[in-house]
Amino acid sequence: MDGQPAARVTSHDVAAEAGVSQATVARVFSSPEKVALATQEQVREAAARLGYVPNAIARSLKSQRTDVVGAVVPARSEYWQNVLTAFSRRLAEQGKQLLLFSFVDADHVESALDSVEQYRLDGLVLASSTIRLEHLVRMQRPNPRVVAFNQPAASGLLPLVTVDNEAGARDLAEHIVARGARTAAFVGTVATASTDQIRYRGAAAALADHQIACPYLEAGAFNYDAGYKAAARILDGDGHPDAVMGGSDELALGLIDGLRTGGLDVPGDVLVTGFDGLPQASWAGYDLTTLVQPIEVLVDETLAILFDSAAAVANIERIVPGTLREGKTTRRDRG
Amino acid sequence: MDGQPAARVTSHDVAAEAGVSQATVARVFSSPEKVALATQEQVREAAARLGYVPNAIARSLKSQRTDVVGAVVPARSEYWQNVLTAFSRRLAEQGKQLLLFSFVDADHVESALDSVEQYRLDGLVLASSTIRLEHLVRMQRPNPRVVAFNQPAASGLLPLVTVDNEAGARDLAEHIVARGARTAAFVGTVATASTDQIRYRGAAAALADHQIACPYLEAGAFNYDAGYKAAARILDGDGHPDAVMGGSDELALGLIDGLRTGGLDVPGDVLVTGFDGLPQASWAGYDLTTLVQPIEVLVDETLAILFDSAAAVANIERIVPGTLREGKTTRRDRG
DNA sequence: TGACAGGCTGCATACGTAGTCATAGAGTGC
DNA sequence: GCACTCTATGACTACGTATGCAGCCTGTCA
Repeated sequence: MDGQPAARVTSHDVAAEAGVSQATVARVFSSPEKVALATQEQVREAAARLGYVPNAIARSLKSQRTDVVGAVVPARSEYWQNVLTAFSRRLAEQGKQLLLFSFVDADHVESALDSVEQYRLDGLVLASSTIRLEHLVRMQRPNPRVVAFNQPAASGLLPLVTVDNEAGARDLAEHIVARGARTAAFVGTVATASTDQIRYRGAAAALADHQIACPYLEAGAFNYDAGYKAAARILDGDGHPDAVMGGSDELALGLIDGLRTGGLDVPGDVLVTGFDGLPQASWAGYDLTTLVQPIEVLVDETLAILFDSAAAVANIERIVPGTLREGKTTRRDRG
Repeated sequence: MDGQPAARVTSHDVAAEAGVSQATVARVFSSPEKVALATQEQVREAAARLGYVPNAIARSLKSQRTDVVGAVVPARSEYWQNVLTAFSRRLAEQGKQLLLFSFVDADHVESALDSVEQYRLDGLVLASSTIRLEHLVRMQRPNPRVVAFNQPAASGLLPLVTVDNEAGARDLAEHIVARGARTAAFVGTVATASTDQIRYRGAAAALADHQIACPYLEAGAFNYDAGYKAAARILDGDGHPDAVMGGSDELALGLIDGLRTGGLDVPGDVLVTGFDGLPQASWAGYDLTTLVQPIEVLVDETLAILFDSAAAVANIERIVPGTLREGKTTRRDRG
């Protein structure tokens, strides 16, 4: 009736209340099929009366599993926030929890990895294209499993799940060529990011097939502002390319606004593409042509690698194709 | 040299290796001032040799604290994702972790609360304006502490940290009046959300001071799409208001695009305001006038209530003022 | 040299649960 | 009616750490 008891109620207390042993109480909550129905009811009633809640800490210590998955993700990124949400939802459906390690710079990764080990997590999702190789190597271990998410650099070092960055970039490049681009530029986020390198490689290769050169311009960060500023550099040069490919959606949105602020019309003067398929890319003010990552699929694949003991973990690589979404940033209505 | 040992290394193993007792090893890692320097070094070397990592699960079981804080937040919301990032960062600085409970609908909240109890978290941040009162009541307990974040409905039930929604809305309303609005409308997110109600109340009151009526229109959701669709309803009526106040930034951005798609100029024909101060609101394509929430301050206040034992928890309410940020959605350059 | 203080360390135990093993009882077949 | 199987339950212990208590050793002072 009134508030919580001062001390935490344990399975022993419930056992005493129900007139059974602690072991039986434990079984009711972890493997009820082993307990007679009548006894179960008795125990559950006693538990309800005392307000008993099983202690996950003690369970974890005994069972050697925490039902918690860690995720190491960069702090300020639209894309990762979407990924995180997807992970959290799926895990909740399986009765598992998500422990978040958000980091600002690479140094934080180090301490996050320490915590991961201390907390004996059931698995870890390593999500960031800028984690250094030495960190990746350190994470090589069979237990708990570590999966690299959208981080091609981990190839061969860790099990890896990623969208097909190269094919996606190629598709986007072919698309702008089909839309009439004869000159182009690729504005990357951070040159050391492995996703960036692969996307550029795919785009440049496809454009080369059409004898179109594709200079690389580094924005220096992953966010909108970096794109906005990079646009100014494009406008500085004499003449501008027919098309600008952004290394990510967030960057591309900044590019669009930067180019428009500079007096260019998108898509009238310049075509723009992104990469990721963020919700914002679909906003009417932008309607960006982009490569949509199948986040749900990527997340499911990742969790499958983490938990399906069947999966031979060795050097799994799941490369999932994305989908080109055509928006009006590459639609020239002049024909 | 080679991989990890098959079995987990424990403090007992380290003790054997270093030729001391397990107790001494434990002390080296939890209260080193009680151990002679020479012994410490010896133990640390042994630990390093074996690759020992303290087990946080066992420590939590013994010490009755987990150093983990839970956060219950809605899954798909730009605003909450920003808040989450801020929490994660601050906690990491204090050596604590964030356990994420992302929920889609109110039913998920129920199960999240169960998990919170099981995991014996050190604290819980309850962040969502749509958590039902019955859930809030259930969370009333001194230990672990639960703090309601930006959820005015919790007033009197739980310690509460929130931006001053009413004053903020009033400021925005005064602002649009100063910019010449003579008619207005408030487009709310979800009518049952307590933040929504208070923001509307503040706006309506301020407008009433100027003999301006302020009809309430419910968008039905918190996101961009809801705002985009609500714009159509505004356009349907004969004539449109001078100004539209959005219940949140995300909604307001949808409103802007919806209004523009409908042929209106923002701010030429309609002024638009938001609420929250999202990064996207500052994007050049929108440059939305909004009320910026001091997220860092709110987060710090929340953690202070959670952890400063000094704080008398009873019915704390921290109502922090926001800052009006004037963008070009309320700037009429025609004077 | 003896008494005593103080700093280190080891012993033993508790945290709350899960799972192993043993046992009691009920049911089955001959 | 006996041997057997099978189910339900209890006693006990381990998971890995933190900590109170006691004991040891060294150093100091009279």
